[in-house]
Amino acid sequence: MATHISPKSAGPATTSVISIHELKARCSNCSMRELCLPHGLDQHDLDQLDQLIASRRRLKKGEVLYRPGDPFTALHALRLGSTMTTVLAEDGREQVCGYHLPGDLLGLDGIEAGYHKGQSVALEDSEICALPLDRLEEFARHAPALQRNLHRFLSREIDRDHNMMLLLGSMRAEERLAAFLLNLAHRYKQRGYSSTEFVLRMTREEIGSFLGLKLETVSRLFSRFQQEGLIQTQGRAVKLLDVTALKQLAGQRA
Amino acid sequence: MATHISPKSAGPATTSVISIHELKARCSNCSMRELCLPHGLDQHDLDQLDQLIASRRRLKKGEVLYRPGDPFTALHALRLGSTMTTVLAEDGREQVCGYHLPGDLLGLDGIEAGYHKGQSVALEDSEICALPLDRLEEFARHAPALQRNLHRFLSREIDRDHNMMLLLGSMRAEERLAAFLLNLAHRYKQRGYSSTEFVLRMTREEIGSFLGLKLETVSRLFSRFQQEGLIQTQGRAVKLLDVTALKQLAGQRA
DNA sequence: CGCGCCGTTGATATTATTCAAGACCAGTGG
DNA sequence: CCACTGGTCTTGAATAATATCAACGGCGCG
Repeated sequence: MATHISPKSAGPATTSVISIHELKARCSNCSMRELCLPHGLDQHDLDQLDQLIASRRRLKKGEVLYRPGDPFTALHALRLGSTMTTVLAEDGREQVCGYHLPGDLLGLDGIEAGYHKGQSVALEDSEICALPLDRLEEFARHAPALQRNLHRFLSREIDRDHNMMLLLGSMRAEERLAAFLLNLAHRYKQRGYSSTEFVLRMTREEIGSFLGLKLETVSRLFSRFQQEGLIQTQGRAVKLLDVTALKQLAGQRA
Repeated sequence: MATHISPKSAGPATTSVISIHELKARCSNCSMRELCLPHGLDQHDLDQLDQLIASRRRLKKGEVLYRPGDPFTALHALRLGSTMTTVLAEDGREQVCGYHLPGDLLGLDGIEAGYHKGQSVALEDSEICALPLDRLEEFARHAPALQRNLHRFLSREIDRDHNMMLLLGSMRAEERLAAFLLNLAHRYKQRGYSSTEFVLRMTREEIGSFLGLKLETVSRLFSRFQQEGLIQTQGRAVKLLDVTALKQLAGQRA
């Protein structure tokens, strides 16, 4: 594999002119940069990082990024849209174990086995950058800051999962839903969107699977929260009305 | 910090004689080597790895390796014994999120924040090697095999956590306990111990917290499994009598 | 316009928790 | 050596939480 950018633009272009498509494609220019690459990378690092992106994919709603058994070769950086990650039990049971927004890194669980055990599906039209692990590691050997960032990413996922275990293992249904909504609020805020108004990209059933509940329970809770004035919903559109009360429910300090 | 082995043995020793204590301390000689360092490290790598171990600690049963808020500086390799890792919610709720055996790496969730969010406690007298992350990363920059292994470790923890989310989110109490017992069986087997007879180091309450159940439920399930001839128990000593049935219960192919 | 998925709501069933009492067991001190 | 004590474990009965079954309404897409 060459370490250069492979020329992908179809139309004619001089070396001094970068097409809009290419411009959009660069990490150094990506709006999610602050999330993807939190700290310590200088311009030179960023330029190099641009070069290791192997492909940029667009996924339509419902398309699968990877499925169980697919060989693992790269991490995937979600640039735009949202995806849902699931694990499957041998008996076919399915558990949603991640709801990803732009800036998230997907597929981290595939490194160990060399193939994917779970599945990742686009919940809306999405854009994803593939970062081949080999190249990423090679680069990390020369850029301590990126090496640390990679480790931070992996560690963050572990931390996130432990919090999900806490949620699934010791919270009641209403507490789970409150925590779920607050988590989304937090992440939308990080990304510069409204933290109190957003549109869920999952069905009630998917939310239920994520939270270890049945879809009817989720639906009932949405209704109850609305009745109690905590939120306002219209289908998948949610508006948080009483964040303090939600935090109290979720066991978080108000 | 020097990169040399700091002389720790108290008694007199010539440079050509290595005390038993020091000998035991080496990764290259550790019985858990195959688990800690699965693949691709040559002798030179191993020698170097020995040198980055900062300390070796013995923990008595009940002693805490790290607590929430402790600064994160190193990963910890469990050499001997067993530990339990927990996360704490803001409101004080506690969730056991790991039950570790020799060869496991602890504290992976601390990299991101730079401090530990959870807590790790020895369940019996244990021995632990501290691997400072800075040094580990520096070493990884020169040893691709170790770099990959480190990533594999982090990825394995993510994979493990996703399986726990599956267990907590979509299995019934009896299925959870069956899966728990089978998981232990598998790991004891990997380590060269009996896969059908072992001693649990956790109380019923701790097992319950791990599995998202109450201690009474766990106790009742042990009784029922015994009555049904699936296992035989005597306090914390467990003998698996019908692994096939347990697998069926846990939703695994027999 | 109609079909299929999605969401809501009610009635009922099931599962696990809670509350309570007592047995067991190991370690300690008289 | 034995009684005492605190923690752990077991078991039963009542209760609460969530799942299941069922019916229907609505929305979006073809």
